[in-house]
Amino acid sequence: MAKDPRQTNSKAEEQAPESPLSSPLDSMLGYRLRRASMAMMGDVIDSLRAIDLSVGEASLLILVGHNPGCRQSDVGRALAIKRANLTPLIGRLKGRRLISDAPIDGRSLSLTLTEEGEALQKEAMKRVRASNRKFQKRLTMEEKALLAALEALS
Amino acid sequence: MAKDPRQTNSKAEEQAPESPLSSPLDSMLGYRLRRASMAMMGDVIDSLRAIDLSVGEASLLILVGHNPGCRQSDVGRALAIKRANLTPLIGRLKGRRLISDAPIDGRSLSLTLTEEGEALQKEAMKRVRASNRKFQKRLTMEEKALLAALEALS
DNA sequence: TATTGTTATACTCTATAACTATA
DNA sequence: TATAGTTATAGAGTATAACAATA
Repeated sequence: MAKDPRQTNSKAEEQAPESPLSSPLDSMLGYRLRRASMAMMGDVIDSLRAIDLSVGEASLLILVGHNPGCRQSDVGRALAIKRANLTPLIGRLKGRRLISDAPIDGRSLSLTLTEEGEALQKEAMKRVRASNRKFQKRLTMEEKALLAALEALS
Repeated sequence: MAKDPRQTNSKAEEQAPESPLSSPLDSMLGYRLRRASMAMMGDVIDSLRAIDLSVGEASLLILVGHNPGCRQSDVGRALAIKRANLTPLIGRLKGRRLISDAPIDGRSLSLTLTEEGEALQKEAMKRVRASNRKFQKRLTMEEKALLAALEALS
């Protein structure tokens, strides 16, 4: 999960270190998907740590940044985060003055980024894009084809 | 995460319910990968619940089933599970008489499935394959091309 | 001195249930 | 009666540190 097998091998074609174990999982779609996802998640987590944001916090910041005044409940649905878990997540961002809320009616809240939140959102987006680019460069196939395939799965 | 949009729409082509929020994340590789992975994981978790196995337990069972007598430490590395977390995982499977261990030398253990473990491993493999097939049918692109792309990412 | 396995522990994510208030 | 937000709590999964025993 953290190794990078891109070193030059002195004894030409030593066939890679490789696991001593054979695994039928390695050729299965769901397993490969999970490993690829974990690899990319690990990288983006690292790159967001420098600005003290979790992936959930960054996602929320980005979504609200692109939809000022949106409903909290819609954010939860869009990110597949349960409302019980959304409250403390938003609470932390409000505590850092990155986000502000206002009542829409007696029960719904609208969310908007503060100026500081907007600045951090842009920085987060920049880092997420940079991380994505790093991995996209490894692809030989067209990115669009891959994205379409992934959308069909979720 | 749990919805299944496979219902027939009465008013033809109502363009889908869709989120009221626009999200730049939706077209990003890492995000699509995570959503696709979560969708497949959710399905396989459901299908393994009936035989009382978590994904981690099933993975371990399958790996040991295909590599009888393998080292515990190698299993951990192959599945990217830390040794501190492997101990209780194996402990549960030993408690259910699905797996047995034997010392290789004074510090390493070899793992092997019991007869009962072998039977459950086959059932688990069957369920994992069935879940995978379900999703593979949604693909228009060649599965091999997708698997190759995913391997390049992890 | 590095590796193996274990224990204890903590942190993050996610899940459920109960509650209030509102549409 | 269904929805929105909150609180409290529990459960996975994963992470680190320390330890004993062994190679």
